[in-house]
Amino acid sequence: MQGLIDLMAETSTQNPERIAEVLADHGVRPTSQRETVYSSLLQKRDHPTADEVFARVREKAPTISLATVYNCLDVLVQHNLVKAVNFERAPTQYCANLAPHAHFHDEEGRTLDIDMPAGMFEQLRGLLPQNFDVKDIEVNFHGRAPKS
Amino acid sequence: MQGLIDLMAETSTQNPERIAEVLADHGVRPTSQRETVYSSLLQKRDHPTADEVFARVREKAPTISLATVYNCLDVLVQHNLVKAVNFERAPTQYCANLAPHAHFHDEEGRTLDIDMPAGMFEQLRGLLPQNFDVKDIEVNFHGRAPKS
DNA sequence: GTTGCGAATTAGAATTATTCTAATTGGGTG
DNA sequence: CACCCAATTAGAATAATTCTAATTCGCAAC
Repeated sequence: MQGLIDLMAETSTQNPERIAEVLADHGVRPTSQRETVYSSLLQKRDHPTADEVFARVREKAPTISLATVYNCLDVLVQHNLVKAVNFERAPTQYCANLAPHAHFHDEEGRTLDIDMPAGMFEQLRGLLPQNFDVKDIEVNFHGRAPKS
Repeated sequence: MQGLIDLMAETSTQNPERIAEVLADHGVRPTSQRETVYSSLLQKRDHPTADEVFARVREKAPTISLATVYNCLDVLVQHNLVKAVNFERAPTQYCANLAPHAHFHDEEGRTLDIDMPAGMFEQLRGLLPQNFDVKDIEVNFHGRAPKS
């Protein structure tokens, strides 16, 4: 069921009226700013920073403030609709890809999603004693990706 | 050979006169500040932040500046004597453990080293196409560790 | 329909880790 | 001993993020 909802979330890019629904289903009160921010993340899947999201949503919502963008992103992350990705000391990037995956950070600044087979996370989990409560596993590659 | 040097680096906590040697072997000009900073990291393996290192080394070197601590840490990281560990937006932590390993970030702020079998990094590497040039793989667990 | 309420939004100030700048010091070499 | 370059220093600057306090919004009760 949750899987279905997530799938909807990821495929509802072209269904603006569904976005409010998805937010509500995840316990997020759907305000117009939250819808705009979430919709922007769904439409361009390139791991934007808060500033970049701010620039993008301004076109649709010219009065939105940067603080609100931060607030909306935090709420979305808190409710597992969006993932926050941190790399070194660079600004946090945001990602609407809900499937478990790793990130590759190119030396030129690009960030790519890397699919992870489900078993890999379990193997990693297996490195820890059973009495550890693991909430999240993060895998980051760093290097140089082929030019195209 | 490199492995032997690393082992020396890790076991020379009690051999202050060896620290300069280890730095030099890694291409780092051994200044007294660098020796103090590196020695501090070797002695207390608890992933301190730059500020914490600053506080610790002040006892031995009361005139050292925070900028120098940052400089020394950067040099040590650049020359692979120390690893910089970033987690979420928290201040960078530093780690003199040279063996490949992952990190567990406790919700109370503790950071633990987690041993990784060599094969695990290779498996992770295998998720990427061959034409990716991988410089580093970072694995971070987040959750709650047993109280003691 | 108006009023009231709590949550959300806003603008701008504040915070904080880190980096930068410019001046000083220091250690090794000629 | 003098020189030179790298390292160090103090403090200012930067930049991402968070905080604050005031305003606005949307809905529910009346």
